[in-house]
Amino acid sequence: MHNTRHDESTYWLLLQLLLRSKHRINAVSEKRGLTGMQAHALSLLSPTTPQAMSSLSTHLGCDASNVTGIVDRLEGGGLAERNDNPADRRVKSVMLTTAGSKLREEFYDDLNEIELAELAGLTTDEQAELRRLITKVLASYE
Amino acid sequence: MHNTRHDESTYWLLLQLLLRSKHRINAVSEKRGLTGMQAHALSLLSPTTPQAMSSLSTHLGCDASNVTGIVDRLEGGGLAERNDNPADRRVKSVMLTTAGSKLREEFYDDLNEIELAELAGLTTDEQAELRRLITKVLASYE
DNA sequence: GTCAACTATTTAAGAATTGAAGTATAATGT
DNA sequence: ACATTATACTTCAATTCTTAAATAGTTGAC
Repeated sequence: MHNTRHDESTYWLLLQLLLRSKHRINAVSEKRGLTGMQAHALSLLSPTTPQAMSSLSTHLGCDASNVTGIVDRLEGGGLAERNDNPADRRVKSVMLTTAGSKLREEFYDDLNEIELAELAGLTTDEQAELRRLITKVLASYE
Repeated sequence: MHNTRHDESTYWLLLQLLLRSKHRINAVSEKRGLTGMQAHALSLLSPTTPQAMSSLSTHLGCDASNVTGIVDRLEGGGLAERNDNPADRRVKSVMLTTAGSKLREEFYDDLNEIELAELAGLTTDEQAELRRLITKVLASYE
């Protein structure tokens, strides 16, 4: 079998896009002193709404034991902090620090810059249509 | 800053889609006994056209020293093989074995199954439009 | 022939990943 | 009330991915 059979598949195209984007995202993360996973975790955390480790684990799509180390490193860098949850003392509530919140903004700004460059080939209408289609796909996930 | 500022960004939506896809792809890889990176390498290799380690490194977007280990493990699993390149004895030529080629087909079949399930929310026309837009974005990369 | 550039590998260190085991806490059933 | 079960998180061990730096072998240009 050759790739030609897959070249016209929607999923195959998405895969290509994913693989290429991965490098760009990792580059942006690295620029800010984060690994890709740390950046992903950072993007999921809030400076105001505490989040349980288990919730983070679900959204990151990895094992709970994994999150321990990731949050350890964010906390080590002063970007996040763990607090006890008085309502359930098994739970650790994670939140962004001021520094973490600031870094998250910068990270988003970097991504926006990339967006401008990489989606420049699409017209405004095409970008709107792309957003509509992606939103529809995302909605059907669950 | 809250996510609301980003929620309407095309790049942000794309990022969400890609992050979710990552888990599915990893799940498919794992089902076939591969890591994500091994599956990626497998998808880049050919059963007929030999490829230099350095070429693989470029397409995988990682360090050359990294590829050594990845190909080691593929070779250990009987999926790929290294051969000397008579034209340039510095170069190792990597190719898929029969088993590797077979596994690659199965991997693609799995991805196709996922596509059917996850893009089911879109009409045929919408899928065609999505393919067109992604192709256009990919083309503008370079 | 010498020197610089290239190809692949090795090594060392950090990070991500999973599974299994362990601790503390909460919820449930009787 | 108490024992059992389930949940939330951590720790540990093993594997993989990652980069940087050092190495060995090969090539090509001068």
